[in-house]
Amino acid sequence: MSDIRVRFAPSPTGPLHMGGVRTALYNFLFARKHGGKMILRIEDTDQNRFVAGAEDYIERSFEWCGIQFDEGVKAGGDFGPYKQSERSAIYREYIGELLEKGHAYYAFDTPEELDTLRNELEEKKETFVYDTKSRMSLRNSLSLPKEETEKLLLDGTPYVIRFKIPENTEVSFTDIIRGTVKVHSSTLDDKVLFKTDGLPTYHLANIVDDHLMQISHVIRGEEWLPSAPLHVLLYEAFKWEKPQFAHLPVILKPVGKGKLSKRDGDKMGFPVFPLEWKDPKSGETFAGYREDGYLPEAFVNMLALLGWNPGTEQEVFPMEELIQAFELERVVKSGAKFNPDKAKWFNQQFIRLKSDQELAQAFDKILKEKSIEAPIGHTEKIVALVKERVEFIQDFWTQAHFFYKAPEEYDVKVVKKRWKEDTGAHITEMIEKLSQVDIWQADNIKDCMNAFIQEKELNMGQMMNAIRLSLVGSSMGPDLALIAELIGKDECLARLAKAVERIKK
RNA sequence: GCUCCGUUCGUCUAGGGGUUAGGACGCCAGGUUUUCAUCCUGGUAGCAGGGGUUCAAAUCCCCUACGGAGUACCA
Repeated sequence: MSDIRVRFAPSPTGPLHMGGVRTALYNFLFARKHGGKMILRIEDTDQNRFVAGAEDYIERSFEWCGIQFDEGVKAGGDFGPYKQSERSAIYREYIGELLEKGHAYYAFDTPEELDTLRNELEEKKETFVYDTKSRMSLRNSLSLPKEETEKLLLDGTPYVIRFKIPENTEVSFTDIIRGTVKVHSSTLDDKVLFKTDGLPTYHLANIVDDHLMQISHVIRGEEWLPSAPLHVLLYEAFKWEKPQFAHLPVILKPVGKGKLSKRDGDKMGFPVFPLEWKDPKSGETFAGYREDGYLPEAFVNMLALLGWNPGTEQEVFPMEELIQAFELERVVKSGAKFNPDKAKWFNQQFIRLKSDQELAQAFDKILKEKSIEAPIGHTEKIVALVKERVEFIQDFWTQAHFFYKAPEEYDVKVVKKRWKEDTGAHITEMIEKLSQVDIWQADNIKDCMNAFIQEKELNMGQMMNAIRLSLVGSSMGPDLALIAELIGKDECLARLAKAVERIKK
């Protein structure tokens, strides 16, 4: 293979959703694995759909995911500009070439005219297609006398330029994921290549740029599969070597029908976007994986395995291993229903892989938001104790809040089950014993408690849970003696006393 | 409607002529634990249907059904 060059080419019409991130990820993995280049090209040829902030959002999302670009608007490179709106002159030149060679033609039909035609045929349950069969009855440079076309052009009549689909040919190409795809040219229509506004449509801009930027592999979503034959024909019309194609399967909704869409997340309680997105027009906010407490590595890993597998039983892959293992040939053909539960599981896996230092840093941010200042070393110890019970970063609070704040309420169910008539009295005695522990350290605390329970011939579970209730407020959390050690002697005794006072039978 | 693509446990998937059809998530049960969670062990559940080809089909071919994508002067 010659030089591998791939590209991800979003249009800045809104936030990038996880399907787009996956497409970019597969491009990235493929490029990195083969020592190729990854290019970010902004396809902003539709001025009407431009959304402020979208481009920036895209860049920030990739930064968070750890997907880097070798060339692009920000990264620079020798094949720029990387924004299509800055390449108009280039497209004009190439559409001229197509016109000259007779592969494209001017069409003067107005959008209104075409709409009328579409509606008329729809009533007859037929579909209007601008193609080899209908084009001679429409108003274009193929059907009109030469002089009339020239006059219309001279008069400045608005026009579009359409591709002239060749008649009666078999178009076929090889897709790395799907194998040979064949389509007959008679089923293709004369797509608009150049719009009235003087800008190209996706089809033209895409082919010209991929050629000029020397893209070797076009890895994109399945939604492009139906227009791939047109693209192949375009390459042939230009007599350019075409890249290799790989069309990725779509990501489907977890339940119900259809592909995953913007609003599914809020409806079903999971994010669809990498980062939180606030729509500048409606003011609506869409949840992001980052804000929901996902680690980028987990998000990326989950996405990678949604439609691809390494053929081994390994599931947890840091980015480097993903790069090593990735193969386009092992991408599955069918659409994958997204499973939010599995996403959580991946997050849990990566949280365990993180060091206590890193986790403590992340947790410290949450603590600060709650106006809690704690020495980071202390937080590290706490994080180490509870990290195996945590799925998301914010779970650290639900799992460890009692290290920072005394319980304000006691779980009624636990009170009922574990706090008997004589419990208060026993706890009071226990406070006395514990106050005699000199070196406030888990082992000593545990010995003290055990000795007391044995001496009094009390029920172990009953007593321990009553103490836990006093310190934590419910029946959860790690080893009791460790909790006692970390909250400190005074606080521990105070909480026990407070419980005796507040829980009355 | 038309064109293209697809279909293995509920979900993500392995397997591509001879397999007890494997793994993971979820769910259930048991064990560990002073509690909860983790963890460990086990269980649950699948080749869309029908025709071929073959000694033999989840695997190859055809049809049907179902699902998905596309069908814009959007990408």
